[in-house]
Amino acid sequence: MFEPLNWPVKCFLSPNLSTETTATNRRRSRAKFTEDQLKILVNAFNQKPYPGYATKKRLASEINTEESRIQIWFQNRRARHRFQKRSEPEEDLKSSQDEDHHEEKIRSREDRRCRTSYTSSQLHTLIEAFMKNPYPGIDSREQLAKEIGVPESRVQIWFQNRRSRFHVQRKREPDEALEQRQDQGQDP
DNA sequence: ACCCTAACCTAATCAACGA
DNA sequence: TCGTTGATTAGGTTAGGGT
Repeated sequence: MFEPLNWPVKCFLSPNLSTETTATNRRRSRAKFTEDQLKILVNAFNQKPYPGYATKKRLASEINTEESRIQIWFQNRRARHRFQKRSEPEEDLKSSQDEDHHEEKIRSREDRRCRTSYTSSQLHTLIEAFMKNPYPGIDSREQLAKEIGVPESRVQIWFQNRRSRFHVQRKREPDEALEQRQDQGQDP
């Protein structure tokens, strides 16, 4: 529904995107959790649907996967859960249930992953990659991550934030200065 | 063909950090 | 203290793998 391809400037005017780009835009391969892994995840979810970073790390090592997979799994699981609730909201449970969720949410707020700070050279690399392709696939992200020495999941988040803020910025500025060459002091 | 769900997306918001 | 920006969320879409 959303249009990943109406970016400004020359992002896609770049000539050599064709069959090869599809390869680099590939998604990461789907994880297939075993029953045992799933049992652990579901159990953890029932206890705390909003786990903190420490919990996610612990689960990750417990079922031998990456923390980012745990994060995605919980996101998807919560979404499914909410959807089901909307289907049949009529049950005996009442208002107190909502407050419980709020509390849980607040509690998990306590430990989040500590903010990673990028050096200017790391940012330079990221920005340059962004201008070439704002939607890098798993291969590009991993290569980039290796290059600047940061986990791939952080690269993915960086691109998400960057794209999102690009959209906001464009909304604020109607259509004037569509050639604006993107702040960020870049040197020749 | 269809279903389930991991992967991925945007938009809004929380919050750490530096000027 | 305030703007910038990384991290997390809700909620929706895309696509891989099984039936």
